[in-house]
Parts: sequence; C-alpha cells; structure tokens
Amino acid sequence: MYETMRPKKSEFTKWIEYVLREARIADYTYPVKGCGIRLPYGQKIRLGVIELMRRILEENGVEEVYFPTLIPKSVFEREKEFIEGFSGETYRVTHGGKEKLSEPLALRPTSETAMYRVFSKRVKNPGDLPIRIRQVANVFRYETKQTRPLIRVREITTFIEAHEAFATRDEAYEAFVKAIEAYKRFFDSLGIPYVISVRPDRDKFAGADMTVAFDTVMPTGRSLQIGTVHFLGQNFSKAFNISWGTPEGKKEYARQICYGISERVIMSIIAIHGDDYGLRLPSLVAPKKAIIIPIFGKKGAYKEVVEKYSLELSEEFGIPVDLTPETPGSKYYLYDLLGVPVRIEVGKKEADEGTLTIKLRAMKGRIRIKRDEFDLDKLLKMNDEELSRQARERFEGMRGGPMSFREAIDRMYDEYGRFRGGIYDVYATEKEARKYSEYVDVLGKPRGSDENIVRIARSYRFLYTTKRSSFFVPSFNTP
RNA sequence: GGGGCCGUGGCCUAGCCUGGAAGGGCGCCGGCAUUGGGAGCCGGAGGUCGCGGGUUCGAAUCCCGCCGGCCCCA
Repeated sequence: MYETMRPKKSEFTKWIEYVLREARIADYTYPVKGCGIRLPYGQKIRLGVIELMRRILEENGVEEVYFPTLIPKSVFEREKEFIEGFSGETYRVTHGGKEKLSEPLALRPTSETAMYRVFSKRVKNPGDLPIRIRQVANVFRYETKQTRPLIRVREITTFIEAHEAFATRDEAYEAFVKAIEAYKRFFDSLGIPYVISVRPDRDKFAGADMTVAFDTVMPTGRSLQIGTVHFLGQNFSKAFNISWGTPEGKKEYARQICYGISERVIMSIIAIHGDDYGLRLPSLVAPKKAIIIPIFGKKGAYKEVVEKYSLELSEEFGIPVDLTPETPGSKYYLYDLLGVPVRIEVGKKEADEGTLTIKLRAMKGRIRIKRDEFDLDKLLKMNDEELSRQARERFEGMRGGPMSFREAIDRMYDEYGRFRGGIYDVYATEKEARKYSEYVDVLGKPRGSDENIVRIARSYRFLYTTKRSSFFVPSFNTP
C-alpha cells in the first residue's frame, strides 16, 4: 500500500493538481509565470469545447476569422476607457532583434482594437453592416493577482471571442440577447450550472455600456466568471470611426457587441463534474465516449472467446476495446480517471449470453443488457443528464435568494461553522452593494430583476477569517 | 500593495537550523506473480539539489540577487 493516494475532491487544491497531471490535461511547471503546457488529453478536451462553441456560433451566423497577435500602440490606445482598463496588464513588444521598434506593439489582451480598425475601413454605409465574426486565439494578460491553472493565466490559450457591429441599436440589442442565449445553450449542453448577472459599472468591460456575465461556483465555494457578453454601444465605433454619412448630412456610428469565453470553461467541466475517482466528462467533449473492457477469467481461461466477442462488439459499435494485459480493476481505475462516460464490461457470461454489462461513469451500479439493445447515444444522454442533475443540485445548494445580506452570510457557513460560499441574491441598494463589496464579491444584479436585488458571492477575505466576519456581519444593518 | 513558506532523478519527498561521500516512496526498465475494482515480489537504470553570484579548504545546507510555485493579510 503506498502513500501517494489519489486525493479526495474535498481537498480541492490537491485534487485538481493530481487530476491535471495524472489525466494529462495541463502542466503549469513551465518557467514563465501564468503560462502552462497543454498535454494530449487536455488538448483533446479543449478541441471538443472549441468545436461545440464553433457550431453554436456558426448556427448563429457568426463567421470565423483570424487577426494578428500584435497590435500597434496607436491602434491599441484609441479608445479611452479601454486603454485605462487594459494598459496595466498588457505586454508590450519594444524591440525587433536588436533594433528598437519605431512604434511599440501590444500583445493582444483581447482583439477589439485590432478588429475595429478594419471594421472602420470596411464600413462606408449601413449596407456594409452587419459584421459578425468570431476568432479562436491566444491572448496575453499580465495578471498581477496570483495565477492559477486554467483560471487565472497570463497566456489565455482558449480565447473564443465574437465581435458584431450593426447599423441600429435595435439590431445590436437583438444580437446581444441572442449571444446570451447562445451561451446558455453552450453551458447547458456541458451541464455547467450558472447565474447570469448584469455587472455593476465598476466591473464592466473597459469600453462597454453594459456587461452581462455568467458565473458558476467551484467546489471550494468560490464563484468563477465563465463567460461575458458586452454591449459596447458606440464607444468603440466613435473611437475607431466605424461610421457613415446619412442623407441628412449627419454622421452615424455603428452599434457593437462582443462576447467571449476562455479555458475557464475547461476548468469548470473538470471541477464541477469530477469526483473522487477523477474526471467525469460530458459526452460532447469526452475524447473517448466509451470503452470495452474484456475480462479473461482466471489464468486467462476464457481469453479466446472473450477476445473474439469483444472485438466483434468493437467492430459493430465502433468503440475501442482495451486488450492490454492490465487487470480489469486497473483498467476501471484508468478510465474512471479519464472520465470516459460509458464502460462496457464483457466476460464469459456476456459472451455466452450475447449480453453486455454497462457501467455509466455518473451512476452507481451496473446494468446487463442484450447485445441488440445497445444504444450508445441513449447511454451518453443518460450519463450527461445525470451529470447535469448532480451539478445543478450542488449548485442550488450553494445559492439562494432573494434574502437579506445577513441571511446570505449565515447560509455561507455550513453546520461546522466553516465558510462554504456560493452565490446569493440579496436585498440591497446600489449604495449598500458597494458597502458589501468590502466583505464579499458583488457580482451585480440578476438580469431583469428588481433594482434592489444584488448578487453576491464569496470573496477571498471571508474564507479564512471566521472570527472577523462573524464580528462584521451582525454589525450590518440589512434592509 | 504588505508579509510568510517552498523549489532535491519523470512525480512526491527526507536531508538544510548545527556545512564534510545525496536517502526513501511512486513511476520507469528486466524477471516472476496477477484478469469481474488497480497499486504484490526480486533485480536494475536514472540526480546541473530552480538559475546566477558570494562566504568557505569544502555549500543541497550559510549570505545576496533573480526566476518559478504556494499561502496569508490589505
């Protein structure tokens, strides 16, 4: 018995480190802070995530393009709020070889400025609109806060951004709503629970009129922003002169939106669905949907008949069979770790009866079915639904409202008096929300809610300061 | 923004305080054993002790700087 036991998910920091390494997802030991190496299995999952988002955006009529990583200073700094928001965390290239560049270049932290300069050239009249494009790229942000694998990185490698420009506000708003709906579908199909909030002004995207964000909750109880949709209005179109002359001789500017996700989605999938045995992947992003495990019996007594049967099944269903000489137990262990949704066990019994033993990763227990009853899509759907259900249940247990701030804080502690976190809707005015922001993360208002509902989540400082917070909380005069 | 801890074969780590031939576990390789929930036995290979500088007869160990990781406070 050795000591390097697989950590339980309740020890989340250790668990995630173990899973990222053992399932070959990512390695953050590279000697540049906040930059990670993506390993083969992580890359396969990532490509699944990208493919899913591509399909959803494509259905919405948003086409894929690619813009350069480097942006000239003069272009990068054209929009006032944007540059105020991003200058502190932008990498700059000042030299080419030994020569100092005549104009420094920014390593894109996001692509608005690179793209909108081109929008400007392309738009001469309203007929040139709409422009609706997307890009999958890596972007760089010089994070000053502590970096964390897949959550807070300096090279964001799975940035999927969309940018749209329209002639009228109504069209832009319609697209804005459609983008939110697209993200709902995206997260729903991965079984990731979320809340949608309108961010307070101080937490808007730099240069946006309004930011709507999707937040989920990590097993630690901390909220995680996993997607944002921005209504840019005319801020960028004015800065970049995306405009045309009207018949009345006036100048009209385009209305824009942009929205994006990052590898935080991958972290959410791992962190939210994973269990003590490892990953549990939704079928849409699982590199292996199913695996056949043959069981050869003592001394390989039934090796021949079982191998023949499992190969037949493999051929018939298009599912790989693991014929390596490992014991069945060690194979279960491996495919559990990798989060393969469907496991098919076949031994002598199954071969004799023409049956299969099915084990779904998200469910306890096995079922025996007849060979001709096998329906992979149905099983994947069952597993996905169970994953979603469990995730939703845990999520709902960590949120609530509307309630008073005091009640929300009480609920953030579990029965052991430890801080548990979550996302809560509380009664508060804007002014009070600012006051709360001293103690919790104020996410903003639920979309379409009453003015006096504010959404809060666990902040860093609450986590380990039980005594202080219990001191602070009763002192609040909650409405 | 402030404070603390850490970096030793692929991975986890002992050794550091009190300087004097680098130790263990996992993994890997070879052999044996093992097939309805893994991690058993025997043997073997593998190390710029994060990087750079300093102190010293001698540095993983002490000092300085840098890089990287983790934690806490504001």
